[in-house]
Amino acid sequence: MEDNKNPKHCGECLLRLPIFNTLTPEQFESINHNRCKVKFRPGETIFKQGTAMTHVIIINEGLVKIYLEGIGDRNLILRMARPLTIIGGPGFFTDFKHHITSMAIEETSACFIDVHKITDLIKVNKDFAIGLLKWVNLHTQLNYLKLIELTQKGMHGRIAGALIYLHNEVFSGKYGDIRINRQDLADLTAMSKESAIRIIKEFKDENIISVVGNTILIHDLPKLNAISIKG
Amino acid sequence: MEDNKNPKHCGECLLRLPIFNTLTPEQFESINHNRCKVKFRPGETIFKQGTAMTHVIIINEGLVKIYLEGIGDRNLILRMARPLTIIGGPGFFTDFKHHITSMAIEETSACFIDVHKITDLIKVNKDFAIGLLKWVNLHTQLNYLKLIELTQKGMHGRIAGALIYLHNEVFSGKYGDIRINRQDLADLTAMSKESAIRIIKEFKDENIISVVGNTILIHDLPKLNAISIKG
DNA sequence: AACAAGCATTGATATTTATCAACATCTGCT
DNA sequence: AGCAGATGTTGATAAATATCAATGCTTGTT
Repeated sequence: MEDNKNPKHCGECLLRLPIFNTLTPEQFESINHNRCKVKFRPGETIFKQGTAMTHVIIINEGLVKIYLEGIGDRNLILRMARPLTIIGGPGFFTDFKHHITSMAIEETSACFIDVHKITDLIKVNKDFAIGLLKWVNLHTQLNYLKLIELTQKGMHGRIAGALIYLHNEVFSGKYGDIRINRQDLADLTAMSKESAIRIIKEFKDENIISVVGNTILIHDLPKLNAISIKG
Repeated sequence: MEDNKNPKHCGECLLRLPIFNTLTPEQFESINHNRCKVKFRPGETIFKQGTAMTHVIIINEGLVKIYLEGIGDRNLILRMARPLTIIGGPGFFTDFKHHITSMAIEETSACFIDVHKITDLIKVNKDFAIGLLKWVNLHTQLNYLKLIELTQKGMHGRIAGALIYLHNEVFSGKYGDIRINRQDLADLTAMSKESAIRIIKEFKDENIISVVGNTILIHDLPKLNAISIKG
């Protein structure tokens, strides 16, 4: 699924990512040349926790879930990623392995970039290194919020928080109503599928949301916010 | 509490931290000159979540807990820090605020280093930047493990995991038996103090540990490991 | 010694959450 | 259309966990 034949598309993803603004034209081309665009169908694993981190990807189209494979078949979804997101992970300069698994939820295309190219860049371009450090730190902040969210809120608060997250960050604007299956909602909120179902039903009965299949429409965002804050 | 009068002690902490090995003598002196050593008694806050990150600290002596202030007076302890640990946080290049609170548990002395000196270093010394990136990534890996630990294990597994952590990482070797109060143990494992007490008692009744006041001695590490893994 | 304040402990109870089992619904395929 | 497999739903129940209240134990202070 190479896309090298059409140079017009090449580097588009890179150009639109602020972190790559710091590159010189030569550096940019060195990365752009080695890119490799791949398509994934829903349910296909893009990379898997524990494997060698040979590439970093940039999502071009679609939707990806990023999760930890935990204890006994249980997964914990850290976040969803939309186009123009870099997916790397904390393997950089440590063990160069993936510590997360990423799987396409919708049909997704992604650019693969050789991880050596990135490490080379870090070494020669300090602004790029700083940009990466900033990016990692932002994610650490999100991880802290997630730790509090999952350990100090009850199920109602967690589901409310997840719906707000999905609404604001994943299905905002052009992407339409929230679409998520029950298992993913459970994996996002660290509860059993049955519990997630029951709480969704409660919210529906209270007219906070409406539900048709896997599509969820938020009617009363302020109330969801209140539930999320209350815990 | 400056310690500039005795140059023999100056920079000792820096010298023994691998990440500072990358510095040139001038860079080293620029940091070392601005250091400022401060003592804290048990219970004193070193820095607090939400405040401006003006300094980074290196612990010289003592023991510090690093925690998130969560919802309604509940804290979540991320880790304990012993001497020769840098405590910074994800505020670097983002909002330059502290996202964690650190408090002395034992009598502690720490070197304060101006955060500008660190950011300058990052800009001029790429090896230092890479070292920092590695350090941040290692912590992200630990955060991932913590997320799984706290959301996918029952209380017994979490207490067992905490005791193993304390034994291996915090009270290893020279530091003697585990010393921790019940509230901190609860904050480390995201449960109520009463629940922590009951599980400690169970472990004691099963002769896995012995307890005298706040001191815990592990008798059966393999069994603790088994409990921790089983969840 | 007496007191107060903080921490630890215990039991009773309520709440939260998961599990299990049965059944329903949907989806793709032939 | 009809079947198989996956996904969603529900109720009953059990297990995990928190809360509340009472009490005991330390420790430092007057």
